[in-house]
Amino acid sequence: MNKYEIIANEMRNRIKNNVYPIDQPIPDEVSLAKEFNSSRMTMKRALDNLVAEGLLFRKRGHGTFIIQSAIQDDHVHVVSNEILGLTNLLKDKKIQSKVIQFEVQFPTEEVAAHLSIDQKTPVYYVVRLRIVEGEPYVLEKTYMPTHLIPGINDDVLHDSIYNHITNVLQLKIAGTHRKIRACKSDHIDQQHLGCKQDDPILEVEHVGFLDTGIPFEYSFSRHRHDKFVVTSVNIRR
Amino acid sequence: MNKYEIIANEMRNRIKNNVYPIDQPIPDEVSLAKEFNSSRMTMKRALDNLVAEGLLFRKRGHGTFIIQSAIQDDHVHVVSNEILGLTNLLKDKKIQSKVIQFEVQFPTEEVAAHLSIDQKTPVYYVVRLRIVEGEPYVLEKTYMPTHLIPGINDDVLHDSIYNHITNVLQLKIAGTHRKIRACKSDHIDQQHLGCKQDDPILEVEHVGFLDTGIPFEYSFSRHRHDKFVVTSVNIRR
DNA sequence: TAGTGGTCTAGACCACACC
DNA sequence: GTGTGGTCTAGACCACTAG
Repeated sequence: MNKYEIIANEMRNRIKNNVYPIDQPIPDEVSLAKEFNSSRMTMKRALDNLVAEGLLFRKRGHGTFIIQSAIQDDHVHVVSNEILGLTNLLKDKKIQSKVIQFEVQFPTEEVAAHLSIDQKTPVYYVVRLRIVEGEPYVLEKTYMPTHLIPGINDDVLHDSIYNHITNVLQLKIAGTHRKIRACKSDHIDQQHLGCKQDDPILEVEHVGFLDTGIPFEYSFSRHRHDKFVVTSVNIRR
Repeated sequence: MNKYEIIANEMRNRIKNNVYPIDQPIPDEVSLAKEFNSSRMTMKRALDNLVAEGLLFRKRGHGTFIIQSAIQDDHVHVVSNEILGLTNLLKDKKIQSKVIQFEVQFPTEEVAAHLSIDQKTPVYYVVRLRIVEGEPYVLEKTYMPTHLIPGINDDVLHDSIYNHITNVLQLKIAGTHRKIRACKSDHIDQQHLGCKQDDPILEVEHVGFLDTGIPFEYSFSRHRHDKFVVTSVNIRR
C-alpha cells in the first residue's frame, strides 16, 4: 500500500466519522502533510483521490471542504470498478452463466472497426446470460478476435472469460471505453431476463483493451432496468 | 494555460496525427521531459491526462502505449463535461425552454435528504422541457431550496438556471453526483418529448453542489433514448 | 542488468480569496 | 498582507519488465 493510499484511507475514515466539522474547511495541506509525516505533494495526492471520489472539494485560496451530500449515501463508482468483469465485481455472490449462442463469424464492418481488425479476421460471437444469486442479471453479447483470445470453450464460458484471459492466457486488461443508453427490450431480452414486453433495457456498449493497447472485446451488456444503475461523480477542476 | 496542459495538447496532436507508431511505445518520460524542457513530474502529469482521456496506456517497466481503438472514434466525455448545464454544454445550438410546472413545495423525505435540508425547508419544483434546434431534447424535473437559489422567475426559467446561479447570484458550482438508469416513459414524457408509448427513457438523477459543498439542486433529466448516450473511459491504474 | 514507469521528497513560486 | 491550494522543479529510490 502506497503512502498516499494510506493517508487517503485515514482521511476518508475521519471524514465519514465526522472528525472534521462538516461546514468548515479541513486542515490545510501543509499542516496535514506535517501530521502524516509526508511531503505536501504526497498529501495533495491523497486528497486528490478523495476529491475524485466526490468526498471533498477544494476552493483555491480558501481551503478544502467536505461535500455534505456525499456523506449520507455511500455512492459507488460502478463505472470505474467494473473493468474486471462481472465475476470479479460481484465476488461474494453466486454467479452462473448460461450460454445462449457461441459461434465463429466474420465481423461486420462496425464490429471490425471497434476491434481494430479487418473484416477477414474471424471473431467469436458469444451470447451469455449472467445469473446472480439465481436471478437473471444481464444478457451479454460479446465479440472477440479468435487469434487474440484462443481457447474459448464451454468450460470457460460457464466460468468467466475475464479469468481465462488474465489467468490462463496471462494477458492483462488495461481499460475500457463505454457508452450507456436506454433501449427497448426485444424478445430475447424478455425470454432470458424475464422482463415484460414494455420493460426498457439499460445497454452498456463496451470496448475492452489489453495492456498492449489492442482491443480484445466488443460487447453489449443488456441490463434489466430495475436492477442496474450507473453512478458517476464529477468535480470541477 | 499550464505547462502540463500545453504538453498534453501537443502530445495529443502528435498521437492523433500518427507521429508515433501505433504499435510501439512512445518515447520514455525522461526523454520527453527533456524535449519539452520540463521536469519528469510535469511530463508525467501531462501524460496522466492523456491516460485519463483513454488515449494512452502505461505498462510499468515497459513503456507508454497508444490505445488503438481510441484514435478512430472521437469519443467525448459527456459525463464529465456536463457540469455546466445544458445551455453551456450545447453552446452553438439554439436552446429553448418550455416551463411545464413551477411551484414551491415542502420536500418529500427523499428530496430533503438529497438536498441536506429538513422537510420544513421549502423548495422550488420546476419541470421544464428543453428544446434543442427545435427538437424536444430532455424533460427536467428539478428541486432547489428557495433560500439557496432565490430570484427564480419565468425569465430565468426560459433562459438558463445555471446562468442565473453563476452570473446573477455569483455562486460557484463545484460538481455533481449522478445516477443513470433506464425507465419506462410516462404520459408526460410522451406528450412533451414526442416519444411513443413503448419508448424507453434514459434518466439521469443528479445532485449538484456549490463550492461550499452544499447541495443546491436535485433533479431528474429524462432523455429520449434515441438522442442521448453517456460515454465513459476507464483506465486501470 | 538496463530501462521503464511509480512514488516520494523538500522546496520554490504563482494564483486566488479573504481581511 | 496572509494564508490557502496549484504548479513546477531536480533529484532520489522503488517496482516491474525484458533480454
